[in-house]
Amino acid sequence: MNDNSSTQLTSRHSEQGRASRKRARTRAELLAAARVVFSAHGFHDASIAQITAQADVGVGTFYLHFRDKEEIFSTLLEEGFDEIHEGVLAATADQPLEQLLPAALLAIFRQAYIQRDLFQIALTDGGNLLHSRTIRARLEVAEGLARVLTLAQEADLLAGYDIPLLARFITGMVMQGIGWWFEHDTPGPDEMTARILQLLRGGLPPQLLVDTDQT
Amino acid sequence: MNDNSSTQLTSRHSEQGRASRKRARTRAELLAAARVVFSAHGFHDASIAQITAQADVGVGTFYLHFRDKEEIFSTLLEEGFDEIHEGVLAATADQPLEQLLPAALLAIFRQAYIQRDLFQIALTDGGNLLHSRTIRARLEVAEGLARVLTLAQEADLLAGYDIPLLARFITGMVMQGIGWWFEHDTPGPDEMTARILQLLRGGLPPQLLVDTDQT
Amino acid sequence: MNDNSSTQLTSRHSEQGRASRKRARTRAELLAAARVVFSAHGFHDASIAQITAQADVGVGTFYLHFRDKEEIFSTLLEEGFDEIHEGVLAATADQPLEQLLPAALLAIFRQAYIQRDLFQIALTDGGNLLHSRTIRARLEVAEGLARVLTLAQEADLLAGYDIPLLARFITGMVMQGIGWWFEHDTPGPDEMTARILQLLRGGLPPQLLVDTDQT
Amino acid sequence: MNDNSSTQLTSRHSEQGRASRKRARTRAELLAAARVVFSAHGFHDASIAQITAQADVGVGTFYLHFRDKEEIFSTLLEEGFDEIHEGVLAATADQPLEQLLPAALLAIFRQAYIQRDLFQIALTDGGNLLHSRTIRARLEVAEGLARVLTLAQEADLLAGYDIPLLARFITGMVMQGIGWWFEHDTPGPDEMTARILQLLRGGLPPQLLVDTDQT
DNA sequence: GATGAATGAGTGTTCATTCAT
DNA sequence: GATGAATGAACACTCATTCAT
Repeated sequence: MNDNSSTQLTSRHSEQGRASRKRARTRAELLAAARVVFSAHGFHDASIAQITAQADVGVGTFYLHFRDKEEIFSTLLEEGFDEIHEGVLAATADQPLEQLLPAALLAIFRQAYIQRDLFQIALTDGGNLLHSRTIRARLEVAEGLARVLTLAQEADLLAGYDIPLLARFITGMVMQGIGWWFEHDTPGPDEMTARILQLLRGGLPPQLLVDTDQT
Repeated sequence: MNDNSSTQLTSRHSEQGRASRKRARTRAELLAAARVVFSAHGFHDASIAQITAQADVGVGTFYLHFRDKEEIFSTLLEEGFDEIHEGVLAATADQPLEQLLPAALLAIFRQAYIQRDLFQIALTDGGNLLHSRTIRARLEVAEGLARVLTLAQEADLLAGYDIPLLARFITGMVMQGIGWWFEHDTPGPDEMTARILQLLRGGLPPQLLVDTDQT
Repeated sequence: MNDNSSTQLTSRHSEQGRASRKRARTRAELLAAARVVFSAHGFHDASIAQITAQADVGVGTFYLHFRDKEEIFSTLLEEGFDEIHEGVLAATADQPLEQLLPAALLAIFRQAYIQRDLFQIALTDGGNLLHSRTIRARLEVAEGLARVLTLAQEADLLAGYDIPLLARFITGMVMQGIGWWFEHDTPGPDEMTARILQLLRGGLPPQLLVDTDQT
Repeated sequence: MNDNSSTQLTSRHSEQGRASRKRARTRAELLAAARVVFSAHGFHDASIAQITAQADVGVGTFYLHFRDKEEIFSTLLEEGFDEIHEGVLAATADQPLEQLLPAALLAIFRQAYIQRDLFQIALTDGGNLLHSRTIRARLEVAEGLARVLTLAQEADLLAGYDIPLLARFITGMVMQGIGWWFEHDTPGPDEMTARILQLLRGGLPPQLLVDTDQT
C-alpha cells in the first residue's frame, strides 16, 4: 500500500498532497453533513455526533477540523454567503447606476434561491452567541443594498430618504421573499424580483394611503 | 375584580382570594423574570434556574405554574402578542378603508415599540419546536396586513398585485423597522410609519429602476 | 355552625368528640386511600400527593396523621396483619394439637383471601427500608407456623425434622398459595388448604423421588 | 476466542480487539458494580451515580452501555438466571424420570446458593415496571418444576394432584429455602435439598394433620 | 385542624470535548 | 490523521416536607 516507485521527493510531495487532499475531503464532508443536519434540526438541536455520523467519520475527527459547533456553523454560512456575495458582485459589476438596483435584486434572489437551505439554517435560529453571525445573512444583503443606495444618493437621486432605513426596508422585503421559499417553490427568483420592483416603482394605489394626521 | 367592600362574611372569600392572588403574583413574577432572562440569553441558553433565581423563587415553584421552558416561552409571547393584537384591533376599528393601512402600520409600530423586547425574544431564536410560535410574530403582523390588503382587493384597488406576497413584503419592511429598534432607539414609531408610507406611496425614483430584460 | 344549645361541659365534650371523630375519619380515609394507591402503583411509585388526592384532603393534612410515606405504609400493613393475626388466633384457640395445623392453615388462607390486596402490597415491593416490615408478612405466617410446629415438637411428633426450616417450607407453600390469588380467583381458601394438606399428608409418589447419591 | 497466535499483520485486529475488550471490561465492571449496589440498597434506592462510583467510571459511561437503570437491572438478572438455567438443564439432562425431581432440586439449590445475591436482588423489590422480570426468578424455578411435574403426570404418577398448584407449592418451598440463605449460611444446598425431599417423601406425621370437617 | 403554595435537595440524562490507541 | 470510549459539568424535572394563612 506504499507508493514506492516514486523518488523520495515526489513521494514526499505526493504523500503530502494526498494527505492534504484527504484532509480537505474530510473537511468538505463534514461541512456537507453539517448543512444536512443543521437544516434538519436547527443549530441548537443538532449534535456533533449527528454531524460526524452523517459525514461517516469518528467524533474525534470533527475536532481536527473545527474548534466547536459554532465554528463549523460560522464556516458553513461564511462560505455559503461568500459564494452568494461573489455571484452578486459579478452580476452587478459594470452595471450603470440606473440598472444597479434591479440587477442586484435579481442576482440576490437567484443566488438565494439556489442556496435556500443556507438561509433557512441562518434564519431558523442560530443561537445567542451566533447572533452576530446569523444576522450577517440580513446584513450581507442590507450592506449590499446600502452600497447601491449610497451610490444613488451621491448622484442626488434619493433626496428626502433615510438611506440606512431604506436599505433595511428593502432588505426586509428581500428576506420575506426568500422566506417565502421556505414554504413555497414559486414564484421563482425572476418573478420575485419583478414583484418587488413593481412595488418599488409605483408604490401602492394612493387610495390605500390617505393619511389623516391622527395622534 | 377587587373585593375591598367585603364584610366579615367574605373573610372566607378574601382568604381564598389572597391565596390565589399570591399565586397569580408568583406567576407574574416568573413571566417577568422569563422576559428578562430570555431577552438576555435567548430561549436555548436560558435555564430554568436562571429564571427562578431572577424571580427569586425556588426551582420547584416554576413547575407549579408552567409545565416546562417551552410553555413559559409560549405564554410569554402569546400574552404579549395578544396585547399587541388588541391594541392594533382597537386602533383600526371603524377606520375607513382608505385609512386602514396607515392606521394599522402606525398601531403596529406603536405597540411593537413598547414591546420591543418581546419581538427581540421571539425573533432571536425560539428553538426548533417553537418554530410555529416564533413565526407567529411574523404571521401575526402578516395576517393583519393580509386582512387589510384583502379588503382593498375586494374594492378592486389592488388589481395586478399578488396579495399574499405583497403582505409579506410589507411585513418584511415592518419587521426590519422593528428590528432597527434592537440597535437604535430613534426614529420612534410615528416617524418609522411615515418612512414606510413614504416608500409605499411613491416608490423609488424611476431613475433607479430602469429595467433591461437581462437574463 | 356552632353548637350553642349544649352546656359548656357537654359542648366541650361533644366538640372534642366530634373533632376526634373527624380526625379519626380523616385518618381512616388516608389509610383507605393509601391502600388503593399502593395497590395500584406499589410503594415506591406512589406519591403522597396521590394518596391525599385519593383521600380528598390537602397534602398538609397527611403530615398531621403520619410522619412520612413509610409510616402510613407500615401502619396499613400492621393494622391489616393484626386483623389477620387475630382471626387466626381466634380460629386456632382451643384446638387440640392434632388439629392445630389444619386449623391454622385454613384460618390463614381464609383471612389472606379476604385481604389479598394487602399481601399484594406487602409482597410487590416495599422498598429497602421497609424490608424488615415487608418480610413481616412472611414472618407473621412463619412465626405462627413455627409456634404450632414447636408445640408438636415438644410432643415429640417431629423428631428428625429441622423445625425452623420446616416452618419456612410450609410458609413458602402458603405464600405461593396466596400469590396464586394475585392471578387467579380459584380455588378458594378451603380448597387451597385441602391441597396443601394433601401434600403434607402423603408427600409425593415415591417413584418421583428415587434418590441416587449423586455428588 | 483468544488470538494470541496472531502475527504483526493482525495488529489491526488486535487493536480492534483491544478496544472492544476494553469496552466489554467496562460493561462487566458496571454489571458487577450494579450487583453490589442493588444488593446493598435495592433497585429503587440505588442511584446510577452509586453504580458508576462503585465501578469507578464516569456517570456518562453508564449510558454508553445501558439505556437506563431498568436495563442494567434486567441485564443483570437475565444473565445471572440464564447461567443458573443452563446449570440446571445440564444437571437434569439424561436423568431418568424417577430421579428428575431430586436432581432438579439439587441443581437449583446449588446454583442458587452460588448466586444468592442475585436472588436477593430479584426478590427484594425490583420496582413496579420490572414486576414481570422480578417474578421471573420465581417463574424460572416454577416453570422448570412444572415441566418436571408434567412429565410425571404424563406417566400417570400424579393422579389427583393439581399440577400447577403443586408446582407453585414446591416453588414456594424452594424460594424459602433460598431466602433462608439471606440470613444464614447453613445448611448448604445439598442438605437443603435433603430437607425438602424429606418433606416431599413422607409428608408430616399424621398425628399433626387430623382433619375434622370444620367450617 | 386543615390547606396547598412554596421549597430545594436529589436524580436521571445529555453531549461537547478529550485522549490513549 | 483518525478513532470512539470515556468523561463530568450542566440541566430539567420530581416530590417529600414545611409553614403562613
